[in-house]
Amino acid sequence: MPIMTRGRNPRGQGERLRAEIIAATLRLLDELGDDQALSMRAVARAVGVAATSVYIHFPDRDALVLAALEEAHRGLMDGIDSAEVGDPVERLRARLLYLGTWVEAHPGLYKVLHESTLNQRNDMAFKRRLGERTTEAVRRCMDAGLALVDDPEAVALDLRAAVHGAVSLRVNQPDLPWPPLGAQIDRFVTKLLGLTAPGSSGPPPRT
Amino acid sequence: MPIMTRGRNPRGQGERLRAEIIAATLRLLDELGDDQALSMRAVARAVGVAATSVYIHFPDRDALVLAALEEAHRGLMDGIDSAEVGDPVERLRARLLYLGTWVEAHPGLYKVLHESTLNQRNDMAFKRRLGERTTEAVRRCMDAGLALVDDPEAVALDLRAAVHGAVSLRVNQPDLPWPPLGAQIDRFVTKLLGLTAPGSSGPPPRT
DNA sequence: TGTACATCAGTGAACGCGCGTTCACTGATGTAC
DNA sequence: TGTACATCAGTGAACGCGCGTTCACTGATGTAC
Repeated sequence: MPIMTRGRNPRGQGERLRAEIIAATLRLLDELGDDQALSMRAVARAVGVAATSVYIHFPDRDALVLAALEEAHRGLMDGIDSAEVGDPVERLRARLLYLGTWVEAHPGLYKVLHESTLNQRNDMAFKRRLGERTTEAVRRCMDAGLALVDDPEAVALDLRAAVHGAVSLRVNQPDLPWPPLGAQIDRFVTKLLGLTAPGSSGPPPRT
Repeated sequence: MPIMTRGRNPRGQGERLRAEIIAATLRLLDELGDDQALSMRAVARAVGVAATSVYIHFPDRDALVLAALEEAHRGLMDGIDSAEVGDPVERLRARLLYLGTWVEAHPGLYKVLHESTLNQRNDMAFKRRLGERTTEAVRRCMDAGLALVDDPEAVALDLRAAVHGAVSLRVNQPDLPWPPLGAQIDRFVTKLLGLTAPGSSGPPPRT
């Protein structure tokens, strides 16, 4: 089907192809769940373009994958940030729940982002920001007296690890009968933060 | 160097090659951290044998990888089971700490075991047993009155998820400055189990 | 005791494939004069 | 207004590679008679 849609872009609009390539790369990475399995030729085929055309915009495969992942991560971060509503605890919970929803929608991308061997070869500095935001969110809970006062970095790391683990198990063995992720995240927030006044900021009723 | 050591096995000892192939596969998988990156030819090269000889013992690549992973997992389970000492909480903690130690020693294998796309293609039923053992360990803590009584399956899943997450973060971004895993596991045990009498079964002094 | 034969452990050459990347190129469109 | 030229967006053929797997085979060792 891409065969029909593609024609040469008008002069000055060469960057459009770049965007199409990134979009196709994200689609393929999400299907594959593994950066090593992605081929330049498959991306070109998906876009409906000669394999060589990909090299106009990206010097090699790693550069393409990194650019795509950076874009995906930006989308995820924007979503998480805009999901924050309510008091500090509710906002923290909303962050984590949004992450869970995103991963359910893009399991393969999550794998590539956090579990591919590309992490060993490249440092993906852009991911750092997300962890910092979580730490700030935890700190606000403590400052507001809603959570036990403790080292915010350690607590945030515990939360991140726990949620990452919960999500990773589900993504990697999708056929096992997992209990609902939302309830598990609620338990993590309650227990790992040490919520004070558990009634006031308890989990909202779940559908 | 394998060139020197290899000669044809004596009659009746053909299974020795099988064991060497599994051992080489585990070595390579641990280096690669990705089952898709393992090639039959690389395994044969590592053993010092013709590529075709691998097919005498394993029908195809997936069968080889699965056999190797099953062996690795058995080793891990045996180690975890024999690490249990002390009261129920100490025993549970010992299980989780042993897992952490094992992963530090075999990060690539852990990735292949829990994060490779082979999990989507094959179900690796042998892994189930380890989760059941953890649930039993949690149940014993509750029965002994050392932990808040709750659904042992949910609490065990929370613990498994949290520890898996903590370990996974470290394995996937080994160059980031992570705080000690042992202390984090202690926090998970304390908070997620809801330890009663936190003094009695608290973490032992850490080196 | 000698020998034909079966079995075992393993080999070498070859198949067709998809890959990353390089190279010289094409043809449409805008621009300087 | 016409035209030579530069630029832009993209192409097609080719390179050498490592791969999974199949095939017909070799040569040492044990065994039946």
